[in-house]
Amino acid sequence: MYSRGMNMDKAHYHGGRPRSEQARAAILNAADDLLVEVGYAAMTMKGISEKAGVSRQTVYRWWSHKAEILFEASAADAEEELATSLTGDPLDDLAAYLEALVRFLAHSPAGAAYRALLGEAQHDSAVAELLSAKDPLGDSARVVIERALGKDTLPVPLDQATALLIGPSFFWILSGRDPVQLVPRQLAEDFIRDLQSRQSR
Amino acid sequence: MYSRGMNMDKAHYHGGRPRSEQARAAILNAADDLLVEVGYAAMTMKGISEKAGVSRQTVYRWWSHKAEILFEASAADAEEELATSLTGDPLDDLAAYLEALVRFLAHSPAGAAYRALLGEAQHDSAVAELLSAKDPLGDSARVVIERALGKDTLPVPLDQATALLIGPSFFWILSGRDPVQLVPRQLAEDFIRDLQSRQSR
DNA sequence: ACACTTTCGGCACACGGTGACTCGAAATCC
DNA sequence: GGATTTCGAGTCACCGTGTGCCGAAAGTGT
Repeated sequence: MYSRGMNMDKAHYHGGRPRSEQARAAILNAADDLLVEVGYAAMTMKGISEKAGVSRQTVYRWWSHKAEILFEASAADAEEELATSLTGDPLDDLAAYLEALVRFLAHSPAGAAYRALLGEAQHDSAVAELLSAKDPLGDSARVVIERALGKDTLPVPLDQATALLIGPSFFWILSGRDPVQLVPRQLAEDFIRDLQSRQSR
Repeated sequence: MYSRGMNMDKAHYHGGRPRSEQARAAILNAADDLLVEVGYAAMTMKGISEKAGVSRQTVYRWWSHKAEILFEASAADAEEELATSLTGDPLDDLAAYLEALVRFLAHSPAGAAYRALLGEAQHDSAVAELLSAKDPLGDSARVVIERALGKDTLPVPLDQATALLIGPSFFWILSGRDPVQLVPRQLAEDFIRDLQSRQSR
């Protein structure tokens, strides 16, 4: 996640003061905190550097946008919150995943970060590339579907299957509707049925 | 769409210079043009006023954010592009609607405006209220489902049905995937099957 | 021990957008 | 004609951005 024209090739690296892990962690934490305290819109590079007790230059040296910082800061949390335990029963697994997904998108700070980033991606190609390089939602859904149903028996490209599974909940929350009204188990049933019906054609 | 503390109550309105329709149209057009020319991020209130040949104060008098301007400027286009003709066959109708939806979201300037606004809504409550007050996607989908399937026979609240129909395509495009790979007719079939299967329970 | 390289914090700067203010002129109703 | 409201134009303080420069710190290799 080195945004500037960093050169970490061993061939050209000739020592120098090592990067301060303390400063790095402070910046990431400050970004995380600021997101929940003042929201994404009011978040600034200046504010992050001040909250982290770090020079603004130090921030710009490693990240060029606040989106990059937030992406790195929330990536680990996102991955963890969207990880699922496999019970063996596909329906249970998928329903559990959808529940975790809704919780993530609607209530988790990391989810708020993801929504903010995906929002920016709609009108900032740099952020769009960031997300397309590593999309926590798509990745987690892929894993769950593979493990729950087996990757070889899918009648549809895996990516399209993820859209079928995630789509409804995704739209529901992104469009600002009340997540309580979602029924993950019902949606998981629909998903399985769709795949089965597509298989027999 | 009077953002400032406008007072249009007849009881308090005592004449005055009428609002210039020319200035209003010029501002809305300028916003539309700027969106496709420089993108949402580079769009500014200053730029809009200059392009419209209008004082910046005149812009601020009627709209407080660029989101409000863009919302008003693209609302008509969005409604028109998402309107569908009814053929009588539910599957045809829904498939045609999904095709129009994908075209709107992925290729239309009004769709770009909508994505930008929905993005802003993820971290700006003012924009979120704007969209929840009148959501072109939700509204158009509601109409199509009602006309194609009849509003009384739905086994699911209408809002949730719209999420089932729209969701997959919505996620696909918002997450930056290639719209060509979407198969509207297939998705329409899935949707109808889901509703039928839910009904028989 | 020494030179070299890179990061660090702190300060300063130009640039551009924001949102509010003032002013005089124009347009409409009573 | 008086009251009211919008219009264009200009001005202003404020803030975030991104860059540049400085000296100090903390590592590398010889």
